[in-house]
Amino acid sequence: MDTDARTILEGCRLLASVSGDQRERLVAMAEVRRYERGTMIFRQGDAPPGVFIVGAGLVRVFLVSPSGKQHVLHLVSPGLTFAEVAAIGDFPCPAFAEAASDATCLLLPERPFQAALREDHALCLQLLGSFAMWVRHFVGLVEDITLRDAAGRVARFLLEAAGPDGVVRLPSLKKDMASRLNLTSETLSRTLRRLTDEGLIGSPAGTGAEIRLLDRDQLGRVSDGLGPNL
Amino acid sequence: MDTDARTILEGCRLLASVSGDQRERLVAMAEVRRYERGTMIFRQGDAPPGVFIVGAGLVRVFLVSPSGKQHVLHLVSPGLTFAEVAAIGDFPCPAFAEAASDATCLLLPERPFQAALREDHALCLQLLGSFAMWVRHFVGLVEDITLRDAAGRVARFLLEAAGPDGVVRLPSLKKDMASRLNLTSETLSRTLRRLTDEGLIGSPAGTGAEIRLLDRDQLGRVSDGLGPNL
DNA sequence: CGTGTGGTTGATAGAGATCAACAACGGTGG
DNA sequence: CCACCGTTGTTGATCTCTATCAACCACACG
Repeated sequence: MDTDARTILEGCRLLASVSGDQRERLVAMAEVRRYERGTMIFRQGDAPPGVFIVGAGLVRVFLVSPSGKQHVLHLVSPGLTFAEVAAIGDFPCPAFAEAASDATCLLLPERPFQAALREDHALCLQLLGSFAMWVRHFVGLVEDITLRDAAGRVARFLLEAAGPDGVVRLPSLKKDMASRLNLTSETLSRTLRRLTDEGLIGSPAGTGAEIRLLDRDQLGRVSDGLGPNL
Repeated sequence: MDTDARTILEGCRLLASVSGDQRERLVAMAEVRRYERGTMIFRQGDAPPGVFIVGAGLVRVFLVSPSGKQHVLHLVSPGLTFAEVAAIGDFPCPAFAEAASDATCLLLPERPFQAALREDHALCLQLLGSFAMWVRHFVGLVEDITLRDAAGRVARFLLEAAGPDGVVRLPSLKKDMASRLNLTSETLSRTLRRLTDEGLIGSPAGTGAEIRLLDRDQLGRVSDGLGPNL
């Protein structure tokens, strides 16, 4: 049963190394929350609610410009967390979060979580490591957006997202993938088509949501802006 | 004397709350380093050297694309730190760092620093807070680059960088400011000119490196993409 | 079946990059 | 004092990538 607080907590990498007593403490403070697809979980500027852990489903974390344009920062899948940053820094949510599909989350409310943090050194260290990963993730994001053109971004994304079998299974809609790469869905579509025509990628027959990498070397060159098609 | 390890350490906000004994420990492990303007401090991909604290001068942290283009992530001024992320996450440096002017830095080498971290809960908490700020900073950066046009980015930057007197003193060259905003120096120049022509900003006579904000409301509107000139 | 959502393709337009010339300095050395 | 140079910043002309607008297809679902 994936809706049990303990089960969700145990599936969370961020808190994997939290020990017996301390874990019970987290279980005790946790609240299970369910969201229907499309429900807004929190808005930019909201008071920090605490740490969310996704148990099932998919959560879209995104920014919105004054003119209404969205930019997806992250698609959070089960076992991962969101809103930790605001919870720990104790400042307003820097982004929006909504359920991209029906989702079950665990919320560790801010106050008791911070109390636990103050007393649990292991938890603190663990979080520190995860924050370092976050910062690295963002550096990668900035690097992508500022230094690469559309083809480069798509190529890099595919190389990173591919399993060892060389197949990328999209976690969500192409629309979201495009937004994450700071492209419109139209240019993403065109770019994938060009990569397909060049023979660098292919779609296993019938599967719309899968992409097979056919030439990683070439893709690597494209991601470095050295490809044949720029 | 700003080259003394203790003095630099005391001027560092990140470590402000570190107490007597623990501070001595940091002082003991610290190495003072001097860099001439233009010297590379570390490169992307290098093993994590540890935590750097700027004592004097200015350090440019930047990314480089395969084609040689640079993007400035951060200009680090005295009292601030860099490379903490790699040091704590224990992964290769995600960016380059070079001395933008002659600079004196303090290095807390990775190993002893991590040891201190494992034993000092207060230090850990402090770092956690500062990491949260880092992540927020990056969210802001992504927000800027993806959701705003050139004028919007410049306007927001000016509003954030201005002192209470409404004057922005550029810490470095316009070139760096442009790169930080993901613009070429040419478009930055043009954008500033347009803002000047509209009467939103002005340069106090004779001062090339200062910008005075004349109409914050209007600048705010421009930063939200609602300005008169888009 | 209509209707809606997601995705593809085509035509056009616009923001900003790029290329190029030049002005304003500040040093350096004769 | 002035000629020379390197750096920084400004301005102009052009080009290119990507967004935008619009039509259309495929598929799912009531």
